Amino acid sequence: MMTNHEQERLENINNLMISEFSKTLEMFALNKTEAQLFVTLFLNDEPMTLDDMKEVLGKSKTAMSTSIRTLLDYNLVEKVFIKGARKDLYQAKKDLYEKFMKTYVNRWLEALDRQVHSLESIEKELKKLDTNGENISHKIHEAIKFHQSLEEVFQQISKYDQ
Amino acid sequence: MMTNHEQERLENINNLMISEFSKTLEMFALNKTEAQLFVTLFLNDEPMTLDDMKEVLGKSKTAMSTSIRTLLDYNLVEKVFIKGARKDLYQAKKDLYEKFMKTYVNRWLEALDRQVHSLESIEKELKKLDTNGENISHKIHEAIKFHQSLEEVFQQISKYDQ
DNA sequence: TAGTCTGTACAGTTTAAACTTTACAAACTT
DNA sequence: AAGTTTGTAAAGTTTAAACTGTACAGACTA
Repeated sequence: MMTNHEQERLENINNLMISEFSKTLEMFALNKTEAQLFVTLFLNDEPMTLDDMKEVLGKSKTAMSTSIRTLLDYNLVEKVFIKGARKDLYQAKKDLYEKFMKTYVNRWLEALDRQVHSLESIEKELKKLDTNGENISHKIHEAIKFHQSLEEVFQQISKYDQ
Repeated sequence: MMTNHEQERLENINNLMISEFSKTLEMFALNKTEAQLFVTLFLNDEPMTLDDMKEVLGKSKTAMSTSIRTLLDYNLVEKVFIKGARKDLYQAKKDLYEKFMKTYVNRWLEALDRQVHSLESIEKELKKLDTNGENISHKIHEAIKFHQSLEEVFQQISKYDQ
């Protein structure tokens, strides 16, 4: 059995973990609550309900609901089905690192792809002008090359990673 | 000579570039103004003063001043010295891609390093408790491993990149 | 030395993001 | 069918970030 004191210190460590680990996740385009929520689920062995989470983080149920859906969307968290359970249950996906990198890299690659298309259509727009747009044209090219280099690195990561 | 109409369309393209390209830079922990400012300098062949930038972006001089200092800090922009010039002049650094990656990767690596230290000190704290903290200890280990894997990938990038 | 100009510190304001409360639809229970 | 319970939508509030205007120190000018 644990003393109250020990219990308290253990809870304290848990909170420390949440605040520290979530800092890293925030660097990956997760917002504060999403990051904290993910760490909470990561630290908890049992799947948790929205009310459990709300309890741990001291925020509203709605906040839990919207954040958990983002995490589901990113494929970092999964819904667990347990027969007879009224409330929805969630847990962090296993293979923390792989899941995380995949999510992150994919989001990047998608975004970069969109941006290259935008830049190319700006380039096209520019060519319609008979004005001598040499200079800006060259800049657009450089920007496109920049994006393509980034895409390469991220593709490299996703290769290296599996 | 350019007609007013052409002039206008060219300016329009410039603005499009600023808003599109800056979206990418915002994904790298630059905020909106910093990103727009960098693109503005990137598109401009001549070095620019704070007043020039203020003109292009339609924001206050103070906003320009603080953002440019962040960009200097990140080593994405440099001050240009021209004899006799009263106002400070800035331009985007060349080698867009290299400079950018270096800045970004370094910031990541530093942050990750800090985080690993934090986690290790949490681990130490936990060991002081004679409570059976097996479970949480295992989680902390996993989190540290996660961070180390991230560090590896980023080190990989910085190798691949030069 | 008095006057002008430039960059930035600081206080105050605006804008956007995050969060909460209330309300309700859908699913379930009795 | 009436009554609960759960998750989420929507409106309204709070909090934090971004921005502006004012003021001023330091550098330059005449």
